[in-house]
Amino acid sequence: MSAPNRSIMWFRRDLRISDHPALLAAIESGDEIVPVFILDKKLIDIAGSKRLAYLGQSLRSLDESLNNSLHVMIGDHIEVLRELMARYNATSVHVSTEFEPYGAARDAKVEAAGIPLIRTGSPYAVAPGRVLKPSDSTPYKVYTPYYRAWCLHGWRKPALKPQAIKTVTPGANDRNFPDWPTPENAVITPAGEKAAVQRWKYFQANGLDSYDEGRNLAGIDGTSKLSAHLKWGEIHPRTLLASLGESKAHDTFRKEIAWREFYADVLFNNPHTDKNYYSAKFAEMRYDKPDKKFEAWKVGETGYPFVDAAMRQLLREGWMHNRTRMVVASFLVKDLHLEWQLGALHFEEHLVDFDVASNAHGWQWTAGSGTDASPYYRVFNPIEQGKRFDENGDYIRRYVPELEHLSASEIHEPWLFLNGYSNGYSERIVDHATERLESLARLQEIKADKPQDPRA
DNA sequence: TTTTGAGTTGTTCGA
DNA sequence: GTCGAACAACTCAAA
Repeated sequence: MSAPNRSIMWFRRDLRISDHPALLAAIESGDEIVPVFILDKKLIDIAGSKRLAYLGQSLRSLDESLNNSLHVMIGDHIEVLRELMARYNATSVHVSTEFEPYGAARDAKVEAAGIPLIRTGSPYAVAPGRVLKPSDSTPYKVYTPYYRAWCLHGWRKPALKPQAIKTVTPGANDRNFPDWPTPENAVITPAGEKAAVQRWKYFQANGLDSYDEGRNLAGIDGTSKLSAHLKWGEIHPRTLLASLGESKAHDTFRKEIAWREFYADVLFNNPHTDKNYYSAKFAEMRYDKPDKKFEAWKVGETGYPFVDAAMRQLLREGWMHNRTRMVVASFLVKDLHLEWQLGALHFEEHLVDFDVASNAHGWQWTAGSGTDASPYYRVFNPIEQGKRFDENGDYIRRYVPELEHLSASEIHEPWLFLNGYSNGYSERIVDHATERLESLARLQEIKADKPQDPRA
């Protein structure tokens, strides 16, 4: 009798067992698999407590699906993998491909150290780098044509859930589940594959068909809220796409999935844009240095109710509504004249769903330095946005108790009312109309030089 | 090679 | 309150 043939399944951003091509490949390649997650010190250091708490829960959930066989290891990737390969006499390491700068570089380093990775699948329906212009085989820089080509390219059907997963039994030292508590006063969404599927079903029944309008209303549960599940790979976008039809609402949701893929593609093709301006001339613009106003933004004390509600939602839930992400980003960049990276870093610390591509390029879109040729005049008005997308003020009241006593017609502009500040709400740190003009003026300064008028 | 039309999510102003 | 026009110039995609 020969020794069992074992393969390692290295989980990273794919914490599920359904529709998991790499897991299926690992199962097919051997008699037993060694499921492992390696706690990455570098990622732990930059992740805030809410994302870590979520990850801890997600690992527990994955472990349950794997009959308590998940190896949760601390240490250097290369050393951990080498040790496991030697101990279990494993010949291969299976992974889902990672494309963003950090993950791709880490994997390359592992391979350079002599550990070959067998890559199957990725966190995307269409892997970054695959969608190219037919005319010259270069990547798209504009979303809409990318979207058309992405649809045309198509994607696989969801893979089946494995019938049975035979795993090795981990040793006592292999079960280093982190003890990351949910911080006090924080309420984060339940993690794990089961929760992801549950949420997807709930959204299909209650939000998807009204997604067109519902997704913009901050006060209601009108978005999919699948971002954290997608980030950790508890559900795959393929699974979502497979259930979508051709209605307008479904198409809008499909486009949101495509945005995630587009930004992953853009970052893959421009790896420096995780921290640097996609449009280089924006690096030349005049910006202010972070000061007390930046601190007020972070804690939700800008004096603009819609902005403050959103910033406090982020601190409490590790999540922010898509509409308000744009509003607070616009406020940081165009009202406070700070560089987008400062805001992106704050998001990186607090978002449970933090994704480097979506985050960096979402910020760059608002800043005007991203792929979209942003009209220079696109400056969000924090008051008007609040009135439009939180008409009766429910969202604001939920996160800003100082404004609870104000009516729908008062809550967006407390400074206009005698009792607006009676519960200790902050005064506005800047005047929006003034800063809007200032922002437009600074943008004007980096415009390409016009040709000289020969008559001048 | 040249030309043409278009580019996620907005705001303000004046009729 | 509602509505349409104006708000730059530039780059990209495709014909």
